Amino acid sequence: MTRPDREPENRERENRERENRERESDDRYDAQRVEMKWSERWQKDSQLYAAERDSARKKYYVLEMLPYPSGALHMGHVRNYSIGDALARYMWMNGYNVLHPMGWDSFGLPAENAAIQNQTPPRQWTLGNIAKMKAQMKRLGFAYDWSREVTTCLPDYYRWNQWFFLKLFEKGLAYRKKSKVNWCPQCATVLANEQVLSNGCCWRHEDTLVEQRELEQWFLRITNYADELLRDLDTLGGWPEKVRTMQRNWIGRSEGTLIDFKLDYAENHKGFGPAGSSISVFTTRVDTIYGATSVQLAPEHPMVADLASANPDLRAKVDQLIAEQRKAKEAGDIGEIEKHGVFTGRYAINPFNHERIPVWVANYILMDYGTGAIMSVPAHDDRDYEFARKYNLEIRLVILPISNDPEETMTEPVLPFTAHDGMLINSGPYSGMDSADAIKTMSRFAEQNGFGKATVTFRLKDWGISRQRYWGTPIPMLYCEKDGIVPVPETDLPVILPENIEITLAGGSPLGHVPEFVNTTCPKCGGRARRETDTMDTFVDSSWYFYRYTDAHNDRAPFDSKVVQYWFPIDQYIGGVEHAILHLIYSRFWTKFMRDVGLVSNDEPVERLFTQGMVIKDGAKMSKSLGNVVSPDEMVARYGADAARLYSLFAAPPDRDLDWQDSGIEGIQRFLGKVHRFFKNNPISDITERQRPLPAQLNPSARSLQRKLHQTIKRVTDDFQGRWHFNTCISAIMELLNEANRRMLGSEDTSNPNTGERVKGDEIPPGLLAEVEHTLVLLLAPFAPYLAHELWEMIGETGNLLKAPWPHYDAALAKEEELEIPVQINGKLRGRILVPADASETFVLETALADEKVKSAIAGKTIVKTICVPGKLLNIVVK
RNA sequence: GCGAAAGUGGCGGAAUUGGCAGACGCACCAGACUUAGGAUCUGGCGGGUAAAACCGUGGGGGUUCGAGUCCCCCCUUUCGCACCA
Repeated sequence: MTRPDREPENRERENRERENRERESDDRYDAQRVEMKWSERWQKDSQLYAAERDSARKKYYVLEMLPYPSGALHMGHVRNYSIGDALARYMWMNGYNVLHPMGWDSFGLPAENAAIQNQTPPRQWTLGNIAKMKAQMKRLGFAYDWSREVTTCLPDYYRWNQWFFLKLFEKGLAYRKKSKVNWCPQCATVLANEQVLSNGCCWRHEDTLVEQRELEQWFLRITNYADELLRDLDTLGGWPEKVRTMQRNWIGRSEGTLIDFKLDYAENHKGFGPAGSSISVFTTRVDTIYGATSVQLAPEHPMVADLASANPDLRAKVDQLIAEQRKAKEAGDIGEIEKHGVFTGRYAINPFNHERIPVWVANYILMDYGTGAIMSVPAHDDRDYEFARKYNLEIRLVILPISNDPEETMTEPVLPFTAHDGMLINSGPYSGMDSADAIKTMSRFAEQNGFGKATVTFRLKDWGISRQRYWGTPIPMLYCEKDGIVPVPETDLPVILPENIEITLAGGSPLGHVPEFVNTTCPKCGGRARRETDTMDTFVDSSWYFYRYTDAHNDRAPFDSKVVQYWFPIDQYIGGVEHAILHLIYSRFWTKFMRDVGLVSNDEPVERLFTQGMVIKDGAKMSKSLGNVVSPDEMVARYGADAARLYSLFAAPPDRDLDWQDSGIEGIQRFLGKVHRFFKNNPISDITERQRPLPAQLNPSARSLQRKLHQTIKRVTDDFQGRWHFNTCISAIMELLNEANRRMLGSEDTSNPNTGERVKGDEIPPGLLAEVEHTLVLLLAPFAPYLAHELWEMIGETGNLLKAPWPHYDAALAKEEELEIPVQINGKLRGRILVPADASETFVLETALADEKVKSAIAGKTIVKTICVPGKLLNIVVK
């Protein structure tokens, strides 16, 4: 099979024979056959992708968000995992000890729905789906360390959810309270605020309105960490700014002052709460309090209910306001609600100036922010201004703009004047102070006199984790008639989720209908006790699963802290931006809690976060109703796993949306076939020939190929390490192949390329050809692992490609010897000249001036100036 | 309304720091090979022209020898947030 130094007749005969062989068996690359072959080999080696324990090498933890086992992967998954897999393979080739695990976020409502629909128990349905999707992942060739697989619905995982819950309870971070909760009638369960869409609908049922109900619920005190969660966002330099901003908004920190307005009892009204009670308001602008001309309550403020109970007329009006507010919330345009209000007939006392001001109820005041009550300062707040104009409330100016020009200081501003850098007037002893000083001074005064204090309010609410559903982690709590709320002792964990139970979507928690589960004994008194029948929100499962990967089979603890310390933080986390808030804020909270109880030493779980774009088709998100769903199985069957993966990386940069086009993946399939054909047509087998030839030994054609080779290594490496633009990595590899094909087919022989007379190939020494092919395989390995492995074998390599070192480029070999320099006259392209790469400026200019096109372009004009950018261009300015 | 990202051929997209706009791929056109071509190979492919000139990166201005890239104004799209007191 060695090529050179054959007698011509021999070579011709050989070529003819090869031609015939090719024609008989289809010439095309049989991706299915090759991929199945490697897939089988890879299955046999369970240690292939295993992360090393006690490794001396530098670690790299690359993680893709774990999927919900719905039953089938979609293209978004394929894209997500193709990015992660390329990175994992690249890091292996760069010598890192890589942790690349996968698991299943396998609790949740769809399993219950499926149970009802198909009469299949949730566990069976879920595990069946996992098996299917795992097979898909293996077929796609993703390099996961399956020995660390985490399945959140199995007791060996969820027992640690329960264990964490006990720890949280012990630290006072888990508590029970009755509260208004979001209730989705479709899910028949409570939703976290995060799970209610902005249009007031359920995140799972986008056309089902969420209702409000009063229920006893378990909450986690995430608000204890609100400040730190906000502050540490600044340390997450490897996160997209967009995600950090979203989290900042979500946490919604706001500094201000709480002020109590005492109710005026001079008139001794009944039904206005106990005597002496007051309305607490939150304001960021206590400096404007002398301009407060009313107090406004949210329609659902408890005090309003008291008031209205004695006043049917008011009751009716308040109900109207509640209805308006709810409607606006449901429609998702609470911001555009038409402001309405009603005077309660009562008054409150401004503690600063002891003025008596009316108490109103207004539909734009939200019960779930601040205290559900505000002081209304029409002169200095847009909303208050609008409201006051509408209802003819007094508008009193108390802040003036400060101007650098003393003449202007006292001009009256256009109302409402809301700037923060004003000066107080009409404000008693505070008149003349600037706003910032006044806020401090007045807050202190309020605190000293016991009617208020400086405070910080967050939009972030405590995390309600109770779900009235079956398919989740049982909350390990008991209710004893004598001892009240009693935690399940740690030694009794796990509280096993019973099987074979009837599931309905009505009638509260399904576990409540299982007496064997519910009825138990109190560990304190031995008396009768009931188990908690609610299960945990599935976001609990995903808040710490990535720690479990590091030590997945530990049955004494959720993980070994030492092992975690080696692997954490996660070096690169990859997933959809739709998890920017919920999952990522909960996991950050969980990490901080674990740190505080001494389990981990890192403050944050994720060093670098990457949010990929969506996969769309025909300009729209894939959905069954639009009928534009592309199935990974079908793509793999038609084009192969490599093609599906490569296309999902090639079609767009990974952070942008990807518009799926079937003709595009066909192009990728052709490319893979072309690569394979190149190796088949240009075999290298004699190991001794594999020596990098010196540039001086090469003819221009070979030297040019060698240069392209090293330029390509540089481009692929740079784009991988820097911008993560896999599309340009792949196009660089395509260019290299095109160049190699051109050189091997021979430029003088293009008229008859298919006769087998690839004589020009002789210009390329075997050593260079070997280097080209060797490098091509390495460059391709992270993106198209199947083909890469096949080619690796074809060129006679026996080592493990997965750990083969990533190629290095030689800057000297990559360097151009001659450059084509564009010549501009007055900024317009007028010619090109060929100069040595190290040509001096003078030489470039002289060469340019000798060029015919340039000559004619500047004929009769005077050269005013020349700009020469070395290696880039020459611009001659003439007049 | 606020914030962020984006707008480049028929399409997906290149152009990383202000330096040849359109790499790579798709689609299309022509040719070669062929019993055949949904295989493969070669060539062409922003508009315009006989060829040039010239015109071209959402629109308008500006800075510069030189602008897709920087500055100002405007338009459109996508995403996020939104009476947050």
